Parts: sequence; structure tokens; C-alpha cells
Amino acid sequence: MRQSKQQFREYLVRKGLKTTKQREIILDAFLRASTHPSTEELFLKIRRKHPTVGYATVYRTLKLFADCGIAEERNFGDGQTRYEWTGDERHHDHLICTRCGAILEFEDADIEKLQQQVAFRHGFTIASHRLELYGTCRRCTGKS
Amino acid sequence: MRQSKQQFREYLVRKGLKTTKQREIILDAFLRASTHPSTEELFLKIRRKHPTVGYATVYRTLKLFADCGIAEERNFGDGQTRYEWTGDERHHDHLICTRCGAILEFEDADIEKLQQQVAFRHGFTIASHRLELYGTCRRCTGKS
DNA sequence: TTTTAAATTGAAATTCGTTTTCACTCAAAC
DNA sequence: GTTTGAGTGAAAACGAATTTCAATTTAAAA
Ligand SMILES: [Mn+2]
Ligand SMILES: [Mn+2]
Ligand SMILES: [Zn+2]
Ligand SMILES: [Zn+2]
Repeated sequence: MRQSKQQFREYLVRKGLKTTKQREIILDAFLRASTHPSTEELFLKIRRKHPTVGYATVYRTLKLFADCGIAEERNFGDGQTRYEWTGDERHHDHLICTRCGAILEFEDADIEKLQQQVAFRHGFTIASHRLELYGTCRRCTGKS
Repeated sequence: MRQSKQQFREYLVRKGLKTTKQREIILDAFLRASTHPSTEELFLKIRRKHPTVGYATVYRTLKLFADCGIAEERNFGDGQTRYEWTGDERHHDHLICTRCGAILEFEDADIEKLQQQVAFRHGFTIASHRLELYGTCRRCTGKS
């Protein structure tokens, strides 16, 4: 939170970019959004309080967040690019319910370790990875 | 190969669809394509020998392949939907070189097992999953 | 403070892969 | 053969992502 704001500020300075009202509004909204918002979702949320902020600005600013490291792009297969705050959190992967869209997070050190081993065996150097488990969540399985 | 052709033929009959020259051409080309072709790549390859086959037909036919189970849609983050022959192969995941685009395949029973455990812990029923490791392959790492 | 150069903005236009439409063609059942 | 519904290719439509551009704003320089 506080940390991410600082990080973004430093990034702007380092790159010779400018602090603007819009960027502050968008960063606040992004940090307040708990989920994995898409550009459009965040834009719509912001628009309520700040009707003058444009979609393009939200789009560009989210790119900046990703570039400076406080956010990561995600793609869960629903056709929208989503952004996730990386904050001071640890890495995690996702369980996605294809019924209700719920997204659960998990981390599993053993899986991560095995991934490294697989990569090593193939002479690969891993820069990133994506692991997503699709299925039905407890609640949706119950309903059936 | 032979098996997949049969499977597709049966699928067409079952669904009341028709056998056409185009579908045979496209299936042959798809089975001959060793990689993970995108719709466009396959279309371009086919066009050399069969300039009259349209993009829309390739697109629709690949959807049919996926529907009947002889192919699966893939999405490696390059913005193109790719198709992979599922033939009589087993499930596998992918290592993707972000430098040269090379795609290596691997399977790891231990990882799969751990995935199931994670899902179970969260009350999830897994229908499918995607695991992709992005990085640089041996050759590209060498070049630097 | 005023000036200035460069970055930023919002709206609209553009891009690009995907998907649909439509008039015409063809497969296959009768 | 005739009939009929599925299939085809070209072009249009679509939707999200990205770029363009004239006007505005930031912040460094004067
Ligand atoms: Mn997450
Ligand atoms: Mn593969
Ligand atoms: Zn659910
Ligand atoms: Zn490589």
C-alpha cells in the first residue's frame, strides 16, 4: 500500500515522468480494489467518483503499474486482461471457478520446487510461470 | 493420426454434419503440422497447396476439432489461439522460450498430484488446468 | 512568478485477432 | 435427378487493446 505508492513515485521520477491527479486517483482505486480487476472494471469503478478520467488513461496507467512492478498482468481466459497488485505479497497461483467466476489464491512451495526441477532438466531458465486450476468451487459443486 | 481421422468422421456423422473436401484438407494439414499452430499459421500453410480454402473455414474446422476432442485450444500469451493435437498422447504442460518462441513439452506426475491436493484442500473440483513455464531455452541462454 | 518544453490527457480512430453474416455451393438423403 | 439443409468464402462486424492528436498540465528553467 504505502510501500507501493512510494515505489510508483520513485519509478515516475526515475523515468522522468510526471505525477498527475489522474495517476493518483487510479493508483488509489487500484489499491482499494481487492479483486483482480480488468481495465474496464477499474475504469467503471473510478468513473463513479471521477467522471472525467478517461479509459485510455486508466489503460496506460495500469501498464505503468505493471512496468514499475507494483502490479502484474493476468489472463484468466475470459478475454480481459486483469491486473493484480503484487504489493509486498508473495507469489501465488490461482484456482478459478468456471461456474461463478470465483478466484481463489494459493501457494505451494512443493509445486514451485518441482517446476524448477523440470526447467533444469530441460536447460531452461524460468523467468515466470502461470499455473491455473479450472473447475468448480465448493459452493458451485454443492448446487450442482 | 488414423485414429483421429476416424474420431472426426464419427463426430460428423453423430452431429449430422457433412464430410467436405475442405475438412479433409484441413485435417490432413493439421495432423501433418508438428507444432502448435495458430489458425492463421495453419491457414497460410494450407493456402500454398489449396488457395481456395478460406480462413473462416479453417477457423471453423479447428473449432470442430476441439469440439470432437482431437484438438485442444492453447493460449501461450502471444495473442493467437493455438491448437494442439491431442491424438493418443497423454496430457502435458509447456516450457516456452520468450526469446525464440520454442515450445518444449513435459509431463510431471508429481506436480499433477500436488495440484489435486491443493484443489482438494480448497474444496475445488478440477476440470482442467494450465501450467506454463516461461523463460529462456538452453540455446538462447547460451547466446545471451 | 512567468516562461517553456515536454509529458499527459480524453476522445476518437485504428489495429488485430476472432466471430458472424450472407448469398451461393455442395453433400447426401430420398 | 431432386430436394434440402449444411458448408463455403468474402466481407462485414465485433471487442478488447492500442495509438493518434489537439488541447491541457506538469515541473524545470528563466
Ligand atoms: Mn491473485
Ligand atoms: Mn504441447
Ligand atoms: Zn463457483
Ligand atoms: Zn529460445
